Amino acid sequence: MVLNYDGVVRGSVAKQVADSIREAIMDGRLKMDERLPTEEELARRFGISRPTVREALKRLAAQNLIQSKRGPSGGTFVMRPDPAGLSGTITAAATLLVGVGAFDIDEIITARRETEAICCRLAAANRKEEELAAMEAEITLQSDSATSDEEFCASDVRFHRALVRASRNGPLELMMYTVIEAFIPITNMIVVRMRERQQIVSLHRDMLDAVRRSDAPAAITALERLLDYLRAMYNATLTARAARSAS
Amino acid sequence: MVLNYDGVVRGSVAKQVADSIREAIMDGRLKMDERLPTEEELARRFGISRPTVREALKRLAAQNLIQSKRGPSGGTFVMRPDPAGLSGTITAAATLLVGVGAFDIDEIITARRETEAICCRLAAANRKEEELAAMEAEITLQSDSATSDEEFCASDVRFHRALVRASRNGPLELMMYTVIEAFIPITNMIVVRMRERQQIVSLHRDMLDAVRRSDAPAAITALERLLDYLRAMYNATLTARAARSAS
DNA sequence: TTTAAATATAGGTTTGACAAATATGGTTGT
DNA sequence: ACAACCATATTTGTCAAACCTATATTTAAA
Repeated sequence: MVLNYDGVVRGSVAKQVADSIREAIMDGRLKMDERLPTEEELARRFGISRPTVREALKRLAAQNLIQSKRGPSGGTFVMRPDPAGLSGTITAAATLLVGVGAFDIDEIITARRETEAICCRLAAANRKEEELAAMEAEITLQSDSATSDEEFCASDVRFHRALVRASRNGPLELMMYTVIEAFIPITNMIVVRMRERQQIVSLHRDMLDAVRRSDAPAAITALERLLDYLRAMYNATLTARAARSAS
Repeated sequence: MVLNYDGVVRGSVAKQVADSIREAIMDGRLKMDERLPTEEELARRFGISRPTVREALKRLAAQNLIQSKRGPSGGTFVMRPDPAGLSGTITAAATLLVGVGAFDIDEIITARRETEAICCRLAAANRKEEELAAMEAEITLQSDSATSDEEFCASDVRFHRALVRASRNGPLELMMYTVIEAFIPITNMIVVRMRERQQIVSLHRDMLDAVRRSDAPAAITALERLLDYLRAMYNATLTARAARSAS
């Protein structure tokens, strides 16, 4: 039986082992890219069976904390944490929250307006040619009428991602994954069907130009016009939908 | 062999099954609080063994998507997603990133300044008595010299959490978990030792008073003074540490 | 020297069984 | 008739032993 520091059993054995290893990673006893003992060895040390060890490892793998490879030079390795790796986790959770109706569109629009305004301001100050080029490329793609709706959505996300990157602030980039990966698609999902992509592209261009000439207020103005537009389209879609269901 | 929609095998079987169930949850085929088939039944349906099913379920459990109970009325249930449940995941990942030195203190301070300014502004507009009382209680606790350093830190986190809650914006609250649970402790870790808690409490009080009278600019001013102070203390700590190691 | 095959080592999967927890339902005593 | 209690069925949790599969290293042959 595995005991924690209190000598009290908390949760299943697999959970205890997972927590134990997680702690070791978090407080640095296990370094990045370090190789853990083999599953057999872990089972022996913890005094549990190999399947239980595997359950524990799977929990950690689901959190992107470890990764396993087969073969002689294989084994279980501590993952180097990367903001991008978090993207999936945060996106899944936020999407679920949105899907269950935890947030309404006004809240989301407000959050986007405030947080993306920060990005505009910092991007205007710190942007490099690299991110400007990335944003330019997305605008070009979005301008092409041959671009499908799915591609347009994906490009929209990449455009805003580049804007965040242009702010050159790691912690902010981490936080913005939530809004980028979850809230932007949610906002767009209802809008894109209206086929008013030209307007969106035009506002994207205004934002990019403003950021390029380091004109933060203009960038924020364009952002707010974009969000106002999206919100209006959302309401229009709702109205249309209501009228359709009433008929 | 389990195949995905492309007919191509991607990752281990357990991973495929986990992804399959996750998708079912995310696009609503599995409702909240719904009971999944038993592990045996799942194994039969997917054509795999029960331990493999269990590995898949553990991955999902690690993401707080499902929960299992034993007994006749037990089984595996789809969890209702809650923002608080995400806290742990985001915190762990962000703490890891900070711990590995992915961010420097200036980036963190900048991110805090910008994002918490938003909270100040929205809180000044939307705050209710409930959150004001919560912040007041934390200030009282922080003023008590009998409060230990650990308690002071925890109280500091709760104070800022209440500030975020006062903004009354769910999506923003979700995003702010990162800064609240990971960045604030990191910022404080080095500072609290200097025992200059009075100054911090005083600035907390300025923030609370400004929010109470809906004076957003004053709240933001107090916030910026707080962060300037923390940054100065951080630099002083570094200098002291350098001098000590040089001696 | 280069290439190809054998081998050892690690995780991945299966089978089968038993343990532990717990709601259900029947039994017994009042 | 009703309530307390216990047996049981169901479901997850854990274990054990074996085999499969992928892969780096080593070895042998061209």
